[in-house]
Amino acid sequence: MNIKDVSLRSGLPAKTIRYYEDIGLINPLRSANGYRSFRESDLHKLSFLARARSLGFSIEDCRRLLALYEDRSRASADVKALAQAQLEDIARKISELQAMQATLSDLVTACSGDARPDCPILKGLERGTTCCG
Amino acid sequence: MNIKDVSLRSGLPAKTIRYYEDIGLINPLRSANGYRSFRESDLHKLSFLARARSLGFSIEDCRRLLALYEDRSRASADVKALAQAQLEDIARKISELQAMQATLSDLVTACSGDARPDCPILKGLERGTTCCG
DNA sequence: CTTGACCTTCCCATGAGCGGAAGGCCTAAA
DNA sequence: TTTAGGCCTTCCGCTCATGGGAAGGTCAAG
Repeated sequence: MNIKDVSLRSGLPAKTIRYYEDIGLINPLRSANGYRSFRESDLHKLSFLARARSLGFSIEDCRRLLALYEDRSRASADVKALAQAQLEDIARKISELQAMQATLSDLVTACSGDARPDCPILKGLERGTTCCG
Repeated sequence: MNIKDVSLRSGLPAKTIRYYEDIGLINPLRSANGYRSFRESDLHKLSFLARARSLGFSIEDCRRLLALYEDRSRASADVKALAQAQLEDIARKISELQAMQATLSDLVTACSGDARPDCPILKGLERGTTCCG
């Protein structure tokens, strides 16, 4: 398979696939003409990567997950630990965003949103307090 | 005021303050020795920026907000529109994260997390489907 | 033989800064 | 007076995960 094929089948842009090779996540063969020649196993890895990235795992997380994916004797607990850390990360991000949402939503509600210059949003932004403490 | 003072009072690192000058968000005076000399109005703007950034506004959003902040005749509706766009952005990010959370949480629940190699998380990641469609 | 779709590498850009080097300035203490 | 140290300046490179585009090689079809 050439890069366009794996791009279409994995859903990852060709640029991204080349980048993943650069940083050592995959290691496709090369044809005589210098083109990358992807095996089914490369495609599997790329699909795996696309999915893990879409779930918010960082590239370094993905590197670890791939290592576990390839290690047929690893304990499922190892994988679970990574996934749980990722879940905690997601939960933390959600609460941060919810705190922003609450603050900003209060400001928007307080603003009449008409043609007059008086604006509680700017007044609220003027105050030195932050949403996170 | 020198940069350290405004840094302490605004809560922004000195590096960030210099960066904000670079990109034209603030425009402090200079002393004879070349040091930046901040007025109270600069400090106000920096505090405003710190607060807006902590609420997730991008630098370009902040540029627009600052322009509105400085324009004493602007309509509050202009500010409200920006803030509402930001709220929508936050809401979108929250739902994306919640979708990730749901998918990953299912996978984690399905995984025994013991010493055996069988792992539903990796199997779930292997599948080509993504969390967002 | 040419066209057009591929492929390659290389370099530059993003956002929003951080880290550090090299060097100037200022104040206080020895 | 010198020295120490703390502050300030600019400049350069780094981050992360790509994206854009140039310059050039390859391949299949018409």
